[in-house]
Amino acid sequence: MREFERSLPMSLLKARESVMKKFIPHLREHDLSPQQWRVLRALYETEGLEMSALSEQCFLLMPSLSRIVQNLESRQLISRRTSDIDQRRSIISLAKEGIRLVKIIAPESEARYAHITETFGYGKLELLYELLDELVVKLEAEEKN
Amino acid sequence: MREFERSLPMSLLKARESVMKKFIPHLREHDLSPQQWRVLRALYETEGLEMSALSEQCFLLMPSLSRIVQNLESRQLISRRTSDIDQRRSIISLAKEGIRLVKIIAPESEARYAHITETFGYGKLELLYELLDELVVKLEAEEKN
DNA sequence: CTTTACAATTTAACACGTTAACTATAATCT
DNA sequence: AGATTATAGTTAACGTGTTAAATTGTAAAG
Repeated sequence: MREFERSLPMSLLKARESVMKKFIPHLREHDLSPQQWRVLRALYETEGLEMSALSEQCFLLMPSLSRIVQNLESRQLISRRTSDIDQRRSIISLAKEGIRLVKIIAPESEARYAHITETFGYGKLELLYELLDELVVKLEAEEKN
Repeated sequence: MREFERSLPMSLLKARESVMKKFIPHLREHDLSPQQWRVLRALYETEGLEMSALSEQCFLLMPSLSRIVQNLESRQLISRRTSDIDQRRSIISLAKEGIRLVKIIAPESEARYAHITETFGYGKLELLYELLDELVVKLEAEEKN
């Protein structure tokens, strides 16, 4: 049997955790989880997103997103309103305080990302992205399983 | 600001999910989560592991492992006994039913892994492993942050 | 115009990830 | 030996991942 360490999901997980460790402490200082940060960041890029769109942008399943939005709303970082044309839809926006927070966190976050790029090497990082993308594409192309 | 998609943790997560999708359905048929499967697999390789050792092997934090072991024990897939020399330590082993399960699942699991290797290409897979390892090593080497 | 089907979102239920606090046992120190 | 400290493991509390079911609003069919 293939050795235990030779596990692709495991390697991907470990790599992800290594990278996240560089970001999480900084986010935690502002009481944000990586997922909450993703939501704020997505809303900063595109103001006024519906739940479904936000879910896709952030790569979060609806139930997770639903909870996250409730949390962020209760902290007044975002606000929501019901769509005029379809009352099922809610439209999420950054609140003033949310904008403020993104502006504070984003630069530091960018700096850390730049630092990782430098540490690992730009070329290698590009290569890694390409390989990961290709892996996804090839596996997904097989959805006939 | 860097575009949203250009996120290393996100890319790693997506890749991981793509890969896992190939394994999870099969595991679910046997009511096993990927983590539970990791534990069974580790115990199949090395009979009689302490919680700490198992935790390291499976890359699971102790609280998670603690719950998983309780679950698997209640399902009679594993058994535990207290160490003779140190009563704090428990030693986990595969129970008969657990061994049976591993023998059923492992071959199918291996086949799926082989299939992924073929789909993605052996060389690329090796390269990916190397890059991921190197990323971890380089980031970890910086634990001075 | 009502019954039915569908769509957007939430809730429920369970497992895991994570940090911190806690329990029990072992090792160390004076 | 007796107090202190360290170690193995569990429990608690909270957020997220995931599947299924429930809720509510909209659209479609009869």
